Amino acid sequence: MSRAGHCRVWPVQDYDLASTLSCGQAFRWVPDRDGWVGVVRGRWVRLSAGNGWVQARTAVPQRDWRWLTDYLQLEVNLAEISASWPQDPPLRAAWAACRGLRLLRQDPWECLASFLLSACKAIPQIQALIARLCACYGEAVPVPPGQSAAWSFPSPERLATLPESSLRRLGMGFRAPHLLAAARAVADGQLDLARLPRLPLAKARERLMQLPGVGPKIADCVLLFGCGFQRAFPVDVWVARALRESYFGGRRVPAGRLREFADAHFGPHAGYAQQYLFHHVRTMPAAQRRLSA
DNA sequence: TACCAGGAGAGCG
DNA sequence: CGCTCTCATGGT
Repeated sequence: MSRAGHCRVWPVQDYDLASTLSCGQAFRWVPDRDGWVGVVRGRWVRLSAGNGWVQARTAVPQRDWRWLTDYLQLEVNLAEISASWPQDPPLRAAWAACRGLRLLRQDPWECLASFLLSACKAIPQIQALIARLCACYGEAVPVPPGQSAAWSFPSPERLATLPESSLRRLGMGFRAPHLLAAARAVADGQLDLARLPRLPLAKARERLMQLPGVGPKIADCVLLFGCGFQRAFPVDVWVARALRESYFGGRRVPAGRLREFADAHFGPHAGYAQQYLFHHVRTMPAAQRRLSA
């Protein structure tokens, strides 16, 4: 396989592509026969995987594949991450059940916009809403012959020009003004997302939470999935449920306290642990979870 | 019909 | 601080 072209294969151990693309950290991947089709940083790409390899096909020849290898985090060593975790039964059970699940490194703006829209919605609805947003306000990207049309994620500059009513028409409800305010802040240069990864975690979180509609949970999603803060720990209803069930005897605990517990308990890669707990609790019935733990 | 969905924010005791 | 209510919409 030539290094420059439409196609590329990478050898990689313990990479569960299906879990990684469908576990709720990214919302634009669509199953396609034995693979997945999506748009990453404005490029159409089809991914497939087998035992020990991941393959990509693009619409346009690629000279430099770093936009994709960085997105897929191919160089990350999962064993080192799990070795940094505590050896408690609930986490080991999630680790065993979700073998090969990876965190992606996504575009921060797409991440911020997507999770603003995720508030209080089911994942399939989030996917559908984001698909409508891209089809209406993204730019058409080249696709291979015979493939259905695809769009880039709309830029903050583009969304900032829209009236709120245009966004509400897509079914965003109360999230529409939040997305609009975020688009304007980024387009204005008032919020520099590219700078966030160089700030201390607490500062970066504080900065994001100045936006209307961005609280601790959405801020942590952007920091973990888009800025590379491995310690960020988004607490949503599912993770809260999993933590209460496994570490607090089923008692109800405020989200802030759960995040503090997680930070102290799971350590420098707490965010990775969060995704395993999230995926596990969402894909496995409670009785079966307790059995394997 | 009632309830829930990868929340946030205001109001209240 | 911790609880409750509201925000808008679509799905079981």
